[in-house]
Amino acid sequence: MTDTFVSNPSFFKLDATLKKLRNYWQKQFDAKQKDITVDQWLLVENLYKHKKTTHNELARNTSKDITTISRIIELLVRKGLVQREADSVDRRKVYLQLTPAGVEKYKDVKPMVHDMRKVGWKGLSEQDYNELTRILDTIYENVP
Amino acid sequence: MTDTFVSNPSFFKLDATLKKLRNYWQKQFDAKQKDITVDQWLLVENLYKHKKTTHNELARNTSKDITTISRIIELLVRKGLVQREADSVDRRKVYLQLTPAGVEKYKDVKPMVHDMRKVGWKGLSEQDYNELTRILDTIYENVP
DNA sequence: TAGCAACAGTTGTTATAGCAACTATTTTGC
DNA sequence: GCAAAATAGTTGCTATAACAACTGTTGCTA
Repeated sequence: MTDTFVSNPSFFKLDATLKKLRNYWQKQFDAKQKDITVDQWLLVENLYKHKKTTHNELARNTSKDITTISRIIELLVRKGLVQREADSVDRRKVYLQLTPAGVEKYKDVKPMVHDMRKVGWKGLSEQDYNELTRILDTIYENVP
Repeated sequence: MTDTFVSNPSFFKLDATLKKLRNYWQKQFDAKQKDITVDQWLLVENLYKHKKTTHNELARNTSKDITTISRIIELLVRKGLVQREADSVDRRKVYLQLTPAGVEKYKDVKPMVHDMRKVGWKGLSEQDYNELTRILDTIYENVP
């Protein structure tokens, strides 16, 4: 591994690419008046897949801090997209799930997201996807 | 391009990797009491390279919003690492440059950053770096 | 079983991200 | 030349990120 290679700013490139994607997604959401943020969407998507989870699980699944989850969920509850349900056994636990309106929102927004993912991958192959995954996973595992 | 491929959450992976890196860097900075944040560091690094620039240039170079630059610079000025200088011709313009303390900070922190970059790339080759660059650049260009 | 550690979640604080609206200049177009 | 448009930067606002400190609950262990 050469020195020039190490000093190259991949951090910057990751950051720039992610911001570009995030802005694109947000602008499309806004243009279609979906009344949702990118990170709120990520939680809705996750809740749709897992039906019923806790704050902790959501945090693990989305790579977000539990305090961030707490605050985003509060916003989603206020919007009527998510409902809380107390665990009858463990009174510390709160289960989270989409309301019918939340499921509606998911189905409404999902096609846009699919199209936007397509846009990002234009001109890239499935092998490129595998390479990207491999490299990012390696970096992720390397970092303590 | 298959459908499963498109629906795979690369956004999530980018986000997770970047957070892991950012947290690692920040914890190392804190552990060595460098009294600086990751994004503040990125601006210091950029100002070291470019010696004398404006808010606008910094925003372009770092892929940050100009309002964000404005606020980070304010913090760096308060810490005594950056100084502002008015343009004598165009009175709207403000030139930014590192103070001697800012240059010191750069030289103090730089070796850590170099080592941390090395840690992230462990087990990856220069070709991997080129692949990552190519793929991220393609995505970046794809997104409007 | 009393005490305490561990766990689930919330709240306070500081920093970054980005949009809108603002001031103050400079440039453009007629 | 002068009004309008463009440019440089700041400020207000809301959202996300992360740490510390907090409440309340459960589990462990002497």
